[in-house]
Amino acid sequence: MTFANMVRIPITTPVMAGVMEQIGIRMDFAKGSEIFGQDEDTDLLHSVVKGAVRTTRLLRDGRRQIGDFYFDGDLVGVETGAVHRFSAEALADCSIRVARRSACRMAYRAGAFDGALLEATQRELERTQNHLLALEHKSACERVASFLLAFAHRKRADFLSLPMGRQDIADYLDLTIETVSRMVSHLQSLQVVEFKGSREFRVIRRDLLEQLAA
Amino acid sequence: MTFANMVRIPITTPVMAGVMEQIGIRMDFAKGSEIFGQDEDTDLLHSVVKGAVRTTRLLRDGRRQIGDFYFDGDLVGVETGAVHRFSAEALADCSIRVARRSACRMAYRAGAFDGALLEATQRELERTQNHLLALEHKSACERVASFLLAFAHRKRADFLSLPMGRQDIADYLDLTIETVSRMVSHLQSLQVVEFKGSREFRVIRRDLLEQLAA
DNA sequence: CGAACACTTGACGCTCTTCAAACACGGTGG
DNA sequence: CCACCGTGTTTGAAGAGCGTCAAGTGTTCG
Repeated sequence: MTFANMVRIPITTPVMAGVMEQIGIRMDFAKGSEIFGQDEDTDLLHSVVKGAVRTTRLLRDGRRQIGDFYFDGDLVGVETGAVHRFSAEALADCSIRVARRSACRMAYRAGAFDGALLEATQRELERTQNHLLALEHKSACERVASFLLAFAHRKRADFLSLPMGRQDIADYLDLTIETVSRMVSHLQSLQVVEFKGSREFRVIRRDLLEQLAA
Repeated sequence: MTFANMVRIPITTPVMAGVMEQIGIRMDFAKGSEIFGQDEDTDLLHSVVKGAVRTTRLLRDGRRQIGDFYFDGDLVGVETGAVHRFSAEALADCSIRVARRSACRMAYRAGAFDGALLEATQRELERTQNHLLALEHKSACERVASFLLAFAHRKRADFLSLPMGRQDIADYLDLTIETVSRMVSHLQSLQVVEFKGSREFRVIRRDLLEQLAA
Protein backbone atom coordinates (compact mmCIF):
# COMPACT_ATOMS: atom_id res chain seq x y z
CA MET A 1 0.00 0.00 0.00
CA THR A 2 2.94 2.35 -0.35
CA PHE A 3 1.91 3.78 -3.69
CA ALA A 4 -1.85 3.55 -3.74
CA ASN A 5 -2.17 5.52 -6.95
CA MET A 6 0.06 3.23 -8.90
CA VAL A 7 -1.61 -0.05 -8.12
CA ARG A 8 -4.23 -1.19 -10.51
CA ILE A 9 -7.32 -2.23 -8.58
CA PRO A 10 -8.89 -5.35 -10.09
CA ILE A 11 -12.60 -4.98 -10.77
CA THR A 12 -13.72 -8.32 -9.49
CA THR A 13 -14.72 -10.23 -6.40
CA PRO A 14 -14.74 -13.96 -5.66
CA VAL A 15 -18.53 -14.13 -5.87
CA MET A 16 -18.61 -12.18 -9.11
CA ALA A 17 -15.87 -14.32 -10.63
CA GLY A 18 -17.77 -17.44 -9.63
CA VAL A 19 -21.03 -16.24 -11.12
CA MET A 20 -19.45 -15.22 -14.41
CA GLU A 21 -17.58 -18.48 -14.72
CA GLN A 22 -20.70 -20.47 -14.00
CA ILE A 23 -23.21 -18.83 -16.27
CA GLY A 24 -21.23 -16.49 -18.51
CA ILE A 25 -21.08 -17.31 -22.19
CA ARG A 26 -17.64 -17.14 -23.67
CA MET A 27 -17.21 -14.94 -26.70
CA ASP A 28 -14.17 -13.91 -28.69
CA PHE A 29 -13.55 -10.41 -29.98
CA ALA A 30 -10.92 -9.54 -32.54
CA LYS A 31 -8.50 -6.73 -31.89
CA GLY A 32 -10.19 -3.43 -32.60
CA SER A 33 -13.77 -4.72 -32.47
CA GLU A 34 -16.48 -3.23 -30.30
CA ILE A 35 -17.61 -5.25 -27.29
CA PHE A 36 -20.48 -2.96 -26.43
CA GLY A 37 -21.47 0.50 -27.55
CA GLN A 38 -22.31 3.79 -25.98
CA ASP A 39 -26.09 3.92 -25.43
CA GLU A 40 -26.50 0.14 -25.48
CA ASP A 41 -28.37 -1.13 -22.50
CA THR A 42 -26.47 -2.34 -19.46
CA ASP A 43 -28.33 -5.59 -18.95
CA LEU A 44 -25.30 -7.61 -20.06
CA LEU A 45 -22.25 -7.94 -17.87
CA HIS A 46 -18.86 -8.54 -19.44
CA SER A 47 -15.76 -9.89 -17.79
CA VAL A 48 -12.36 -10.27 -19.40
CA VAL A 49 -10.98 -13.79 -19.52
CA LYS A 50 -7.97 -12.94 -21.61
CA GLY A 51 -6.88 -9.85 -23.48
CA ALA A 52 -7.17 -6.12 -22.94
CA VAL A 53 -10.14 -3.79 -23.21
CA ARG A 54 -10.48 -0.04 -23.35
CA THR A 55 -13.62 1.95 -22.56
CA THR A 56 -14.15 5.31 -24.23
CA ARG A 57 -16.83 7.88 -24.74
CA LEU A 58 -17.24 10.45 -27.44
CA LEU A 59 -17.82 14.00 -26.38
CA ARG A 60 -19.84 16.71 -28.00
CA ASP A 61 -16.72 18.49 -29.22
CA GLY A 62 -15.47 15.37 -31.00
CA ARG A 63 -12.86 14.57 -28.37
CA ARG A 64 -12.64 11.14 -26.87
CA GLN A 65 -12.38 10.37 -23.20
CA ILE A 66 -10.78 7.14 -22.11
CA GLY A 67 -12.61 5.55 -19.20
CA ASP A 68 -10.08 2.94 -18.26
CA PHE A 69 -8.21 -0.15 -19.38
CA TYR A 70 -9.34 -3.61 -18.28
CA PHE A 71 -7.45 -6.87 -18.11
CA ASP A 72 -7.79 -10.52 -17.14
CA GLY A 73 -10.48 -10.98 -14.52
CA ASP A 74 -11.89 -7.45 -14.63
CA LEU A 75 -15.56 -6.78 -14.98
CA VAL A 76 -15.88 -4.18 -17.74
CA GLY A 77 -18.18 -1.19 -17.68
CA VAL A 78 -19.94 -1.46 -14.36
CA GLU A 79 -22.22 1.47 -14.84
CA THR A 80 -24.80 3.62 -13.39
CA GLY A 81 -27.89 3.70 -15.52
CA ALA A 82 -29.89 1.62 -17.92
CA VAL A 83 -27.58 2.43 -20.83
CA HIS A 84 -23.82 2.47 -21.15
CA ARG A 85 -22.16 5.86 -21.05
CA PHE A 86 -18.95 4.36 -22.38
CA SER A 87 -18.29 1.96 -25.21
CA ALA A 88 -15.81 -0.88 -24.88
CA GLU A 89 -13.32 -2.03 -27.50
CA ALA A 90 -10.87 -4.89 -27.68
CA LEU A 91 -7.30 -3.57 -27.66
CA ALA A 92 -6.02 -7.02 -28.45
CA ASP A 93 -7.78 -10.23 -29.40
CA CYS A 94 -9.98 -10.92 -26.41
CA SER A 95 -11.87 -13.67 -24.78
CA ILE A 96 -14.84 -12.30 -22.84
CA ARG A 97 -17.52 -13.89 -20.68
CA VAL A 98 -20.97 -12.39 -21.09
CA ALA A 99 -23.96 -12.87 -18.80
CA ARG A 100 -27.34 -11.28 -18.20
CA ARG A 101 -27.77 -9.49 -14.92
CA SER A 102 -31.11 -11.16 -14.35
CA ALA A 103 -29.59 -14.60 -14.93
CA CYS A 104 -26.78 -13.84 -12.49
CA ARG A 105 -29.24 -12.75 -9.88
CA MET A 106 -31.17 -15.99 -10.26
CA ALA A 107 -28.15 -18.23 -10.29
CA TYR A 108 -27.04 -16.86 -6.97
CA ARG A 109 -29.06 -15.59 -4.09
CA ALA A 110 -30.06 -12.12 -5.31
CA GLY A 111 -28.64 -10.51 -2.20
CA ALA A 112 -25.23 -12.08 -2.59
CA PHE A 113 -25.07 -11.10 -6.22
CA ASP A 114 -26.12 -7.51 -5.55
CA GLY A 115 -23.48 -7.33 -2.86
CA ALA A 116 -20.82 -8.43 -5.32
CA LEU A 117 -22.03 -5.89 -7.85
CA LEU A 118 -21.88 -3.20 -5.20
CA GLU A 119 -18.33 -4.14 -4.39
CA ALA A 120 -17.34 -4.11 -8.04
CA THR A 121 -18.88 -0.65 -8.39
CA GLN A 122 -16.99 0.54 -5.34
CA ARG A 123 -13.75 -0.71 -6.85
CA GLU A 124 -14.50 1.06 -10.08
CA LEU A 125 -15.13 4.22 -8.07
CA GLU A 126 -11.87 3.81 -6.23
CA ARG A 127 -10.05 3.36 -9.51
CA THR A 128 -11.57 6.49 -10.96
CA GLN A 129 -10.60 8.44 -7.85
CA ASN A 130 -7.06 7.18 -8.22
CA HIS A 131 -7.03 8.10 -11.87
CA LEU A 132 -8.06 11.62 -10.89
CA LEU A 133 -5.30 11.65 -8.32
CA ALA A 134 -2.80 10.50 -10.91
CA LEU A 135 -3.58 13.51 -13.07
CA GLU A 136 -4.03 16.23 -10.48
CA HIS A 137 -0.98 18.34 -9.96
CA LYS A 138 1.33 15.91 -11.74
CA SER A 139 3.82 16.72 -14.43
CA ALA A 140 3.96 14.92 -17.76
CA CYS A 141 6.97 12.95 -16.60
CA GLU A 142 5.27 11.84 -13.39
CA ARG A 143 2.17 10.77 -15.28
CA VAL A 144 4.04 8.65 -17.77
CA ALA A 145 6.22 7.15 -15.04
CA SER A 146 3.11 6.22 -13.00
CA PHE A 147 1.52 4.72 -16.05
CA LEU A 148 4.48 2.49 -16.86
CA LEU A 149 4.81 1.55 -13.23
CA ALA A 150 1.19 0.46 -13.06
CA PHE A 151 1.97 -1.95 -15.88
CA ALA A 152 5.16 -3.17 -14.36
CA HIS A 153 3.10 -4.06 -11.28
CA ARG A 154 0.76 -6.23 -13.29
CA LYS A 155 3.28 -8.61 -14.71
CA ARG A 156 6.57 -9.71 -13.30
CA ALA A 157 7.92 -10.60 -16.72
CA ASP A 158 11.18 -9.14 -17.91
CA PHE A 159 9.90 -7.46 -21.03
CA LEU A 160 6.22 -6.74 -21.24
CA SER A 161 4.05 -5.41 -23.98
CA LEU A 162 1.73 -2.41 -23.84
CA PRO A 163 -1.56 -3.34 -25.47
CA MET A 164 -2.38 0.27 -26.35
CA GLY A 165 -0.79 2.83 -28.63
CA ARG A 166 0.62 6.24 -27.78
CA GLN A 167 -2.63 8.02 -28.57
CA ASP A 168 -4.52 5.94 -26.00
CA ILE A 169 -1.89 6.66 -23.39
CA ALA A 170 -1.99 10.35 -24.22
CA ASP A 171 -5.78 10.49 -23.90
CA TYR A 172 -5.68 8.55 -20.65
CA LEU A 173 -3.05 10.84 -19.13
CA ASP A 174 -4.50 14.03 -20.62
CA LEU A 175 -1.35 14.81 -22.55
CA THR A 176 -0.52 15.01 -26.24
CA ILE A 177 0.96 12.10 -28.09
CA GLU A 178 4.14 14.12 -28.63
CA THR A 179 4.62 14.75 -24.94
CA VAL A 180 4.10 11.08 -24.09
CA SER A 181 6.66 10.17 -26.68
CA ARG A 182 9.14 12.71 -25.36
CA MET A 183 8.75 11.49 -21.79
CA VAL A 184 9.23 7.89 -22.83
CA SER A 185 12.43 8.93 -24.58
CA HIS A 186 13.46 10.89 -21.54
CA LEU A 187 12.93 7.94 -19.18
CA GLN A 188 14.98 5.85 -21.54
CA SER A 189 17.82 8.33 -21.61
CA LEU A 190 17.81 8.20 -17.81
CA GLN A 191 18.26 4.43 -18.04
CA VAL A 192 15.11 3.92 -15.99
CA VAL A 193 13.28 1.88 -18.60
CA GLU A 194 14.27 0.27 -21.85
CA PHE A 195 12.04 0.07 -24.92
CA LYS A 196 12.28 -2.44 -27.72
CA GLY A 197 10.14 -0.89 -30.42
CA SER A 198 7.36 1.35 -29.19
CA ARG A 199 5.38 -1.18 -27.16
CA GLU A 200 7.76 -3.68 -25.57
CA PHE A 201 9.52 -2.42 -22.52
CA ARG A 202 11.10 -3.38 -19.25
CA VAL A 203 11.91 -1.52 -16.06
CA ILE A 204 15.61 -1.17 -15.35
CA ARG A 205 15.55 0.87 -12.16
CA ARG A 206 12.26 0.39 -10.36
CA ASP A 207 13.31 2.56 -7.44
CA LEU A 208 14.01 5.51 -9.72
CA LEU A 209 10.79 4.94 -11.63
CA GLU A 210 8.81 5.02 -8.39
CA GLN A 211 10.57 8.18 -7.39
CA LEU A 212 9.83 9.82 -10.73
CA ALA A 213 6.19 8.78 -10.46
CA ALA A 214 6.13 10.85 -7.25
CA MET B 1 -29.02 16.70 -20.43
CA THR B 2 -27.33 19.03 -22.85
CA PHE B 3 -24.29 19.65 -20.68
CA ALA B 4 -23.78 16.47 -18.72
CA ASN B 5 -20.49 17.59 -17.23
CA MET B 6 -21.94 20.73 -15.74
CA VAL B 7 -24.87 19.22 -13.95
CA ARG B 8 -24.34 18.27 -10.35
CA ILE B 9 -25.65 14.77 -9.80
CA PRO B 10 -27.42 14.48 -6.46
CA ILE B 11 -26.16 11.57 -4.35
CA THR B 12 -29.48 10.32 -3.15
CA THR B 13 -32.41 8.12 -4.02
CA PRO B 14 -36.00 8.10 -2.77
CA VAL B 15 -35.43 4.96 -0.70
CA MET B 16 -32.22 6.29 0.78
CA ALA B 17 -33.82 9.62 1.62
CA GLY B 18 -36.70 7.80 3.30
CA VAL B 19 -34.41 5.60 5.37
CA MET B 20 -32.26 8.48 6.54
CA GLU B 21 -35.26 10.57 7.41
CA GLN B 22 -36.82 7.74 9.36
CA ILE B 23 -33.92 6.53 11.44
CA GLY B 24 -31.15 9.10 11.00
CA ILE B 25 -30.19 11.13 14.04
CA ARG B 26 -29.93 14.81 13.39
CA MET B 27 -26.67 16.47 14.37
CA ASP B 28 -25.36 19.97 13.85
CA PHE B 29 -21.83 20.79 12.82
CA ALA B 30 -20.32 24.24 13.01
CA LYS B 31 -18.57 25.72 10.03
CA GLY B 32 -15.07 24.27 9.78
CA SER B 33 -15.67 21.26 12.00
CA GLU B 34 -14.94 17.70 10.99
CA ILE B 35 -17.89 15.42 10.28
CA PHE B 36 -15.84 12.29 9.93
CA GLY B 37 -12.15 11.64 9.55
CA GLN B 38 -9.87 9.80 7.19
CA ASP B 39 -9.40 6.24 8.50
CA GLU B 40 -12.59 6.30 10.59
CA ASP B 41 -14.77 3.34 9.88
CA THR B 42 -17.56 3.62 7.36
CA ASP B 43 -20.31 2.10 9.43
CA LEU B 44 -22.03 5.45 9.80
CA LEU B 45 -23.86 7.03 6.89
CA HIS B 46 -24.20 10.79 6.73
CA SER B 47 -26.66 12.80 4.69
CA VAL B 48 -26.80 16.55 4.41
CA VAL B 49 -30.03 18.17 5.55
CA LYS B 50 -28.84 21.70 5.22
CA GLY B 51 -25.45 23.25 4.60
CA ALA B 52 -22.40 22.37 2.53
CA VAL B 53 -19.76 19.70 3.03
CA ARG B 54 -16.38 19.10 1.48
CA THR B 55 -14.48 15.80 1.42
CA THR B 56 -10.69 15.82 1.29
CA ARG B 57 -7.78 13.49 1.70
CA LEU B 58 -4.23 14.19 2.62
CA LEU B 59 -1.55 12.81 0.37
CA ARG B 60 1.90 11.54 1.20
CA ASP B 61 3.52 14.64 -0.24
CA GLY B 62 1.45 16.90 2.00
CA ARG B 63 -0.91 17.98 -0.77
CA ARG B 64 -4.62 17.81 -0.28
CA GLN B 65 -7.04 16.31 -2.76
CA ILE B 66 -10.63 17.48 -2.75
CA GLY B 67 -13.08 14.64 -3.28
CA ASP B 68 -16.19 16.63 -3.89
CA PHE B 69 -18.68 19.10 -2.47
CA TYR B 70 -22.00 17.94 -1.07
CA PHE B 71 -25.25 19.81 -0.51
CA ASP B 72 -28.81 19.40 0.68
CA GLY B 73 -29.99 15.85 0.30
CA ASP B 74 -26.63 14.34 -0.67
CA LEU B 75 -25.29 11.26 1.03
CA VAL B 76 -21.69 12.08 1.95
CA GLY B 77 -18.74 9.78 1.53
CA VAL B 78 -20.21 6.65 0.07
CA GLU B 79 -17.08 4.61 0.05
CA THR B 80 -15.44 1.45 -0.81
CA GLY B 81 -13.92 -0.18 2.21
CA ALA B 82 -14.30 -0.50 5.91
CA VAL B 83 -12.60 2.84 6.57
CA HIS B 84 -13.03 6.24 4.99
CA ARG B 85 -10.39 7.27 2.50
CA PHE B 86 -11.60 10.86 2.67
CA SER B 87 -12.47 13.06 5.60
CA ALA B 88 -15.51 15.34 5.56
CA GLU B 89 -15.71 18.89 6.87
CA ALA B 90 -18.54 21.39 7.19
CA LEU B 91 -17.97 24.32 4.84
CA ALA B 92 -20.83 26.18 6.46
CA ASP B 93 -22.88 25.46 9.54
CA CYS B 94 -24.49 22.15 8.73
CA SER B 95 -27.34 19.98 9.78
CA ILE B 96 -26.56 16.32 9.11
CA ARG B 97 -28.50 13.10 9.58
CA VAL B 98 -26.44 10.19 10.80
CA ALA B 99 -27.42 6.52 10.78
CA ARG B 100 -25.76 3.14 11.19
CA ARG B 101 -25.65 0.97 8.12
CA SER B 102 -26.84 -2.02 10.08
CA ALA B 103 -29.81 -0.08 11.47
CA CYS B 104 -30.74 1.07 7.97
CA ARG B 105 -30.63 -2.45 6.71
CA MET B 106 -32.94 -3.60 9.46
CA ALA B 107 -35.37 -0.73 9.12
CA TYR B 108 -35.90 -1.55 5.49
CA ARG B 109 -35.80 -4.86 3.74
CA ALA B 110 -32.08 -5.47 3.43
CA GLY B 111 -32.35 -5.95 -0.32
CA ALA B 112 -34.10 -2.65 -0.89
CA PHE B 113 -31.57 -0.81 1.21
CA ASP B 114 -28.59 -2.41 -0.51
CA GLY B 115 -30.11 -1.48 -3.84
CA ALA B 116 -30.36 2.13 -2.75
CA LEU B 117 -26.77 2.08 -1.55
CA LEU B 118 -25.69 0.64 -4.88
CA GLU B 119 -27.47 3.40 -6.71
CA ALA B 120 -25.90 6.05 -4.51
CA THR B 121 -22.47 4.54 -5.20
CA GLN B 122 -23.17 4.55 -8.91
CA ARG B 123 -24.08 8.22 -8.74
CA GLU B 124 -20.89 8.98 -6.86
CA LEU B 125 -19.00 7.14 -9.59
CA GLU B 126 -20.76 9.10 -12.28
CA ARG B 127 -19.91 12.32 -10.51
CA THR B 128 -16.26 11.39 -10.25
CA GLN B 129 -16.19 10.53 -13.94
CA ASN B 130 -17.68 13.91 -14.72
CA HIS B 131 -15.16 15.61 -12.49
CA LEU B 132 -12.41 13.90 -14.43
CA LEU B 133 -14.04 15.02 -17.65
CA ALA B 134 -14.23 18.57 -16.36
CA LEU B 135 -10.46 18.64 -15.89
CA GLU B 136 -9.24 16.70 -18.88
CA HIS B 137 -8.10 18.85 -21.73
CA LYS B 138 -9.73 21.95 -20.34
CA SER B 139 -8.17 25.36 -19.95
CA ALA B 140 -8.24 27.28 -16.69
CA CYS B 141 -10.97 29.52 -18.05
CA GLU B 142 -13.14 26.58 -19.09
CA ARG B 143 -12.70 24.94 -15.69
CA VAL B 144 -13.71 27.99 -13.73
CA ALA B 145 -16.63 28.67 -16.07
CA SER B 146 -17.87 25.07 -15.65
CA PHE B 147 -17.53 25.36 -11.91
CA LEU B 148 -19.58 28.52 -11.67
CA LEU B 149 -22.13 27.12 -14.07
CA ALA B 150 -22.57 24.01 -11.92
CA PHE B 151 -23.50 26.31 -9.07
CA ALA B 152 -25.79 28.44 -11.14
CA HIS B 153 -27.64 25.24 -12.01
CA ARG B 154 -28.24 24.43 -8.39
CA LYS B 155 -30.09 27.54 -7.42
CA ARG B 156 -32.21 29.78 -9.51
CA ALA B 157 -31.63 32.74 -7.21
CA ASP B 158 -30.35 35.99 -8.58
CA PHE B 159 -27.24 36.28 -6.48
CA LEU B 160 -25.90 33.13 -4.90
CA SER B 161 -23.15 32.47 -2.47
CA LEU B 162 -20.20 30.11 -2.88
CA PRO B 163 -19.72 28.18 0.35
CA MET B 164 -16.05 27.51 -0.33
CA GLY B 165 -13.01 29.76 -0.63
CA ARG B 166 -10.66 30.21 -3.56
CA GLN B 167 -8.21 27.62 -2.27
CA ASP B 168 -10.90 24.93 -2.28
CA ILE B 169 -11.91 25.85 -5.80
CA ALA B 170 -8.29 25.81 -6.91
CA ASP B 171 -7.70 22.35 -5.41
CA TYR B 172 -10.90 21.04 -6.91
CA LEU B 173 -10.03 22.32 -10.39
CA ASP B 174 -6.33 21.49 -10.13
CA LEU B 175 -5.27 25.09 -10.57
CA THR B 176 -3.54 27.60 -8.33
CA ILE B 177 -5.46 30.09 -6.29
CA GLU B 178 -3.96 32.90 -8.39
CA THR B 179 -5.17 31.42 -11.64
CA VAL B 180 -8.68 30.93 -10.27
CA SER B 181 -8.69 34.52 -9.16
CA ARG B 182 -7.50 35.74 -12.54
CA MET B 183 -10.15 33.75 -14.39
CA VAL B 184 -12.90 35.03 -12.13
CA SER B 185 -11.70 38.56 -12.89
CA HIS B 186 -11.56 37.75 -16.56
CA LEU B 187 -15.13 36.41 -16.63
CA GLN B 188 -16.21 39.55 -14.89
CA SER B 189 -14.45 41.80 -17.37
CA LEU B 190 -16.31 39.92 -20.11
CA GLN B 191 -19.59 40.79 -18.36
CA VAL B 192 -20.46 37.11 -18.12
CA VAL B 193 -20.75 37.03 -14.34
CA GLU B 194 -20.83 39.66 -11.65
CA PHE B 195 -19.22 39.30 -8.23
CA LYS B 196 -20.18 41.14 -5.09
CA GLY B 197 -17.26 40.48 -2.79
CA SER B 198 -15.40 37.24 -3.44
CA ARG B 199 -18.20 34.77 -2.76
CA GLU B 200 -21.50 36.27 -3.89
CA PHE B 201 -22.08 36.16 -7.60
CA ARG B 202 -24.68 36.03 -10.31
CA VAL B 203 -24.66 34.95 -13.93
CA ILE B 204 -25.28 37.75 -16.39
CA ARG B 205 -24.95 35.90 -19.68
CA ARG B 206 -25.66 32.22 -19.20
CA ASP B 207 -25.30 31.48 -22.89
CA LEU B 208 -21.79 32.91 -22.95
CA LEU B 209 -20.87 31.15 -19.75
CA GLU B 210 -21.99 27.82 -21.21
CA GLN B 211 -19.96 28.54 -24.31
CA LEU B 212 -16.88 29.39 -22.25
CA ALA B 213 -17.33 26.23 -20.20
CA ALA B 214 -16.97 24.38 -23.53
C1' DC C 1 -7.94 50.89 14.98
C1' DG C 2 -4.74 47.52 13.77
C1' DA C 3 -3.56 42.72 12.76
C1' DA C 4 -4.54 38.57 10.47
C1' DC C 5 -6.35 36.55 6.72
C1' DA C 6 -8.25 35.93 2.01
C1' DC C 7 -8.15 37.54 -2.31
C1' DT C 8 -6.25 40.18 -6.40
C1' DT C 9 -2.82 41.79 -9.55
C1' DG C 10 1.71 41.99 -11.87
C1' DA C 11 6.13 40.23 -13.94
C1' DC C 12 8.73 36.43 -15.35
C1' DG C 13 9.98 31.70 -16.42
C1' DC C 14 9.07 26.95 -17.27
C1' DT C 15 6.26 23.25 -19.10
C1' DC C 16 3.48 21.54 -22.28
C1' DT C 17 1.09 22.20 -26.73
C1' DT C 18 1.18 23.22 -31.51
C1' DC C 19 2.80 22.82 -35.99
C1' DA C 20 6.06 20.60 -38.98
C1' DA C 21 9.08 17.38 -40.57
C1' DA C 22 11.63 13.15 -40.29
C1' DC C 23 11.70 8.40 -39.16
C1' DA C 24 10.34 3.29 -38.51
C1' DC C 25 7.66 -0.47 -39.44
C1' DG C 26 4.57 -3.66 -42.02
C1' DG C 27 2.21 -4.88 -45.92
C1' DT C 28 1.46 -4.87 -51.13
C1' DG C 29 2.57 -5.22 -55.62
C1' DG C 30 5.72 -4.89 -59.29
C1' DC D 1 13.78 -8.69 -53.54
C1' DC D 2 13.09 -4.03 -53.14
C1' DA D 3 10.39 0.28 -54.07
C1' DC D 4 6.20 2.22 -52.45
C1' DC D 5 2.78 3.65 -49.36
C1' DG D 6 0.06 4.02 -45.01
C1' DT D 7 0.12 4.27 -40.26
C1' DG D 8 2.19 5.09 -35.97
C1' DT D 9 5.98 7.19 -33.58
C1' DT D 10 9.83 10.34 -32.71
C1' DT D 11 12.10 14.73 -32.79
C1' DG D 12 12.58 19.78 -33.36
C1' DA D 13 11.44 24.75 -32.93
C1' DA D 14 8.36 28.28 -31.48
C1' DG D 15 4.81 30.00 -28.74
C1' DA D 16 0.85 30.06 -25.33
C1' DG D 17 -0.73 29.24 -20.88
C1' DC D 18 -0.26 28.43 -16.30
C1' DG D 19 2.71 28.37 -12.07
C1' DT D 20 5.75 30.85 -9.07
C1' DC D 21 7.17 34.63 -6.46
C1' DA D 22 6.20 39.02 -4.77
C1' DA D 23 3.64 42.99 -3.80
C1' DG D 24 -0.67 45.13 -3.12
C1' DT D 25 -5.77 45.47 -1.76
C1' DG D 26 -9.64 44.38 0.63
C1' DT D 27 -12.31 42.30 4.56
C1' DT D 28 -13.12 40.33 9.12
C1' DC D 29 -12.37 40.20 13.84
C1' DG D 30 -10.32 41.08 18.10
